[in-house]
Amino acid sequence: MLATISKSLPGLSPSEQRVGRWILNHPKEAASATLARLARECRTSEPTVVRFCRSVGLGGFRELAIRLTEALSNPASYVHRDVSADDSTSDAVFKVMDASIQSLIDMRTQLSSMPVDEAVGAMKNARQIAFAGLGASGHVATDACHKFFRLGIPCTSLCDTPMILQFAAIAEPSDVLVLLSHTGRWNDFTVAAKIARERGATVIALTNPDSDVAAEASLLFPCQVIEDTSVYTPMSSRLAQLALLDAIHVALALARGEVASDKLRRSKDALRIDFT
Amino acid sequence: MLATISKSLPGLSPSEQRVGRWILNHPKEAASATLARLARECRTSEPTVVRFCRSVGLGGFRELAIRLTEALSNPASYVHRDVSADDSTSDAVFKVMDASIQSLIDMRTQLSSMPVDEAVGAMKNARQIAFAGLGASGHVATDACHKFFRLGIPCTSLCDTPMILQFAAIAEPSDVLVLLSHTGRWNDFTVAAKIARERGATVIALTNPDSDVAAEASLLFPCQVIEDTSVYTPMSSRLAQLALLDAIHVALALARGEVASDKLRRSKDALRIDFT
DNA sequence: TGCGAGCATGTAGTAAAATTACAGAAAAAT
DNA sequence: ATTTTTCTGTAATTTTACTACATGCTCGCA
Repeated sequence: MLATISKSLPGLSPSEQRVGRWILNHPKEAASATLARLARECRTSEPTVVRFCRSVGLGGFRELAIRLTEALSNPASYVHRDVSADDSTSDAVFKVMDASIQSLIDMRTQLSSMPVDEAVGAMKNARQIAFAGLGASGHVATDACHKFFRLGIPCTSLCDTPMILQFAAIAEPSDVLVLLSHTGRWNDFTVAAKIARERGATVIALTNPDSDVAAEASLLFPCQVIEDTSVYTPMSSRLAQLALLDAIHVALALARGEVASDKLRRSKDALRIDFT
Repeated sequence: MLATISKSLPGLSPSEQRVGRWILNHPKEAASATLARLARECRTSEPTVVRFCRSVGLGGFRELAIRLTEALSNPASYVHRDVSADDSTSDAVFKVMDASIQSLIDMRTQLSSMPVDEAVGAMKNARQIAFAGLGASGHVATDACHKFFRLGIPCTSLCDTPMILQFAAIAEPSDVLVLLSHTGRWNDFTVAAKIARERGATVIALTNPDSDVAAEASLLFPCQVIEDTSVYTPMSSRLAQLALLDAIHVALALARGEVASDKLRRSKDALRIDFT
């Protein structure tokens, strides 16, 4: 949140910049201050403060307070430490685990600003859902496909470029295309997103928010990429994507209500038979 | 904070208990709700909600909101809470995420008692490594296979019973068979483990420690299974397995030294070419 | 059974806080 | 220089948190 503020600071009007700077300098106070108090501190008026909130993508002053306390009470315990060649096995193992945990925690803090409801809405009545991913993301796509089809919605996974482009080319308005990519740098994804959207389908992207793919999507779930400074760095972001899809899956199951939970139960029972 | 509420719950009046329970069940919503909203949800009046706040030692409703958001972004509260059918989307999504995070944290605490060094030792000079898994674990197996082969060790993934049994039947002493199963209840896995071990291969199991499969393995990585009380419970343990394999992968890369890190770098560079 | 003390709960009112509508002022463009 | 656009503040409106008070309920005791 604080990062968001400082990033959008240059594009704001002078008075709003004053508000932003004061918040960055006194985050703790700002979190529990009232609108009037904040306006007074920044030598501006109350509406300007509210406008500032809107400018940084929030609904209002109320939401700012919530986001600030969130940001301030967020621990940084499992911080990322690079694995180096002279690490002992156990050190390395813990570092990797910590990186994985941290990437999930990061995703969790961003969760409230993600379009979960919109995605569920689109998927709920979808004619079919296609999960597309290349390389490591291909596994995520396949995994998601196997998970979502149990809700009774037709699903496919697309794990190579031709398949993805072909799907986009024949997509229909009630289709949903979920694009999975860590970097968002595959050009074909951007093309596919564009085509699918032009045909009226909903394109959901789980990817790097600064990428071209992200710009072309109907709904964006920003997945930050940890810069891989060393070859030992594992793909923690892949875990975060899986977890996010788990979460969306459950949300979708809830939205579909009885029908979905019944189908889930049946598919669980189907396995149980062999468990002897 | 949530703990404080549930602790002081029994000593409260009926209406205040309703308030407390609703907050415990919908913490995320409660954190951003207004006084009126909360009163309506609990079918009580606004003053009762305020009285509840005072009863649990808070100054007022405003403070409750702050404390709740604090509590929600604090790692102590990643405890598993079941998703129920009347959860709002955002509550459910957070619950799922928390479950995932918690399962990784649990795995991290057990990490030091796991035979990582032994597993790395066996894999380091393996003629080949086979990853076996059925259903959801099949994806984990495929994923692991794609990750480990980049170290220069021949790898396969076995995703159906006949394949697994056949592999066990022709295994050689320097082969490593990694068995992935959540429950450990598949009978064929136990048989395959037994056969492979008899032929001198190393059998590594990532599974429920109480299962038959675990008993037959050469090396056991205990993965606790969260009892799935509801159909909405996602497979968080799968995430933990993936993270664990990530960790082992990095440990193995370190153990193989220059050779492995060179191969990792080359395989990363191979992808980068297409990124234009 | 009847009566009142003490507690639980809700109604109505109030003060403060957040948000909106609108208008004046400053800056930019023509 | 004038128009247009953008920025900013005043004032009104709505919403929100909180308080005072009244009602009703339960339980003990006569």
